[in-house]
Amino acid sequence: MDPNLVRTFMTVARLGSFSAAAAELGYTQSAVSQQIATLEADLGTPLLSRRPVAPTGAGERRLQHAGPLLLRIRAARADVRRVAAAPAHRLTLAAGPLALGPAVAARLARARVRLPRLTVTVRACAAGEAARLVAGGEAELGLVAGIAAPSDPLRLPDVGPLTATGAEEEPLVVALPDGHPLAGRAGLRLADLVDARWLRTPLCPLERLRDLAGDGFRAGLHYTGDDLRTVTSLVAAGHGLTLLPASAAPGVPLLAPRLVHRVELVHGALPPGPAADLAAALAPS
Amino acid sequence: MDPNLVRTFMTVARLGSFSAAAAELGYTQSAVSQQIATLEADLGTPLLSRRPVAPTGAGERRLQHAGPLLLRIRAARADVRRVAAAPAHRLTLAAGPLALGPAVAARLARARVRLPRLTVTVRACAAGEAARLVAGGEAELGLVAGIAAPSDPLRLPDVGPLTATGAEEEPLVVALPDGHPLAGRAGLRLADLVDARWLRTPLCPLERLRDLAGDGFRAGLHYTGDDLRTVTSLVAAGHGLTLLPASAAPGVPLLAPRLVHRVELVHGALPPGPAADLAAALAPS
DNA sequence: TCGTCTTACGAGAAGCGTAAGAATT
DNA sequence: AATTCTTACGCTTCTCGTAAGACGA
Repeated sequence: MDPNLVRTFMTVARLGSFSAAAAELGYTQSAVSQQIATLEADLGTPLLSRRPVAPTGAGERRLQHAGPLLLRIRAARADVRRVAAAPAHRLTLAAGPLALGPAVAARLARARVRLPRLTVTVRACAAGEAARLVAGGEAELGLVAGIAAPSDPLRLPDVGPLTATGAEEEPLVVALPDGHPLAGRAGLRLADLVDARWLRTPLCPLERLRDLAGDGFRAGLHYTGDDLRTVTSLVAAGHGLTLLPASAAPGVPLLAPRLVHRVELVHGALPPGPAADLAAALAPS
Repeated sequence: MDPNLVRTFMTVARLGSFSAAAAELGYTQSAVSQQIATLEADLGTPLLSRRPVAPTGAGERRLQHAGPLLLRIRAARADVRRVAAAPAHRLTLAAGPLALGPAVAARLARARVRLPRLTVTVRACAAGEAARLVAGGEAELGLVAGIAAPSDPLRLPDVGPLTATGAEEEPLVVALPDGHPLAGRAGLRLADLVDARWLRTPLCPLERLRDLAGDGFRAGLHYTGDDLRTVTSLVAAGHGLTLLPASAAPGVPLLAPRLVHRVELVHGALPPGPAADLAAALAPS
């Protein structure tokens, strides 16, 4: 239905209050009440329980759909506007944590020499957000990093027709605490480390490890940020192991190369122009 | 924006005419003209060229988004209604071609004995449509078949939060023409057959083969249907090779088991009831 | 000149805000 | 009694249909 109603519903569910949602969205409480009533009438089932305001079962389910749905709508708008827009001389490159490695950085430098009139802004973003920023039109290009089998594509969130090209692959290393018995070894295998405790961090998601290398990988400390220094300190202090791209952690045992750190460049429709030139330079295919 | 405008745009683009679209949708030409104008004003760019009526570049791009977008909207509606609906005693099982093999059929039979009050309709559908039917609410359960590496999940079209469970895996065989030199062999490898001509049919998509086993696999005759008898006849007459699940083509050389025929059961939210019971019986996890 | 899309204008419907009412704490 | 959601009602805005206009073939 009307995306505005969905947005209102999300806001009410998030704030747990009709009046607060109305204030945030610039409506009156009455309008919000009517909008929710419209949604519920359309679906033929209540989405929110009142007093206290909380989503019902059906409402929970509707909420799960809401985010991806609104994103797709924004993505469609952004994508079309991009096709129609004149070639711009400023562009934003969204980069997730660990996504901008030495190879890409070097290519970016060379490309900027070749394209002197192009102003590039690199925008840091959380893990998994780069693709969403590109889809939503807030960035022209995005760099997404992840762990994958060599030359396998990453699993990107589905946000519409984005093009993804491999931009960089480098070996993974296992960050180990100081004095760990395996620290001296040249090549480690994941199989030797399934029973260890692993840091939970967006930089090296445990679920991804389990997907790629089987169960195990017990969870250690949970760190929700993406600061590399913090991660290496936590590992050194023994809070858990983690995988890092080799260039980010020199002098650490390499992981036997069944898995690599892979970076992909994602973008939507790119009309010929500086943006397309930069994309070609960053991810030579 | 408004899904109705998108639907109108799709219709106009498909029919190449404002008046024809108006007739089909029950609007006047004027209304269609205004709706298209609204869409174009919203995006700030023309979507259709007039005389003749055909999509512009931006319009083409918008069309690519339109189908998935409307599907997701329908999926959200259907999913929520399913959660809220009372447990039903009739349900539809959508089955793509080659999806309902002997193991699933046997489980279905046993389940129907255990659930005598449940009326099941098996609805045949084109390859790749089963997931869409389930997402759109036209079927409660869906069976999707495809070629995959053993115990690897299939790649399903993204249509929202569907649950997929492996239901059956069986060996693949290579269907060869009569008197083919390799027909006597017990086990074949795909690598031996990359240079052969392969039937293009939805039952065994060439792109999927190339994805899984490298380039090659030259295209032979294109058959757009999914009739098994037709396929075997075409193969026998030498129009090209194809892969089939072993149970569908007895007495044919087995493919060395790097790839299997895999069937998955997909469904949306299933409140406790007969539908959930049947799902559990069809895909024991 | 005919067919087709666009624009102008009036009627109806839909949505929002104000304000009063109901329900829960 | 106070807070919060719902409902009633008037007003504005939007959308559709009719009808006239513009543009090509």
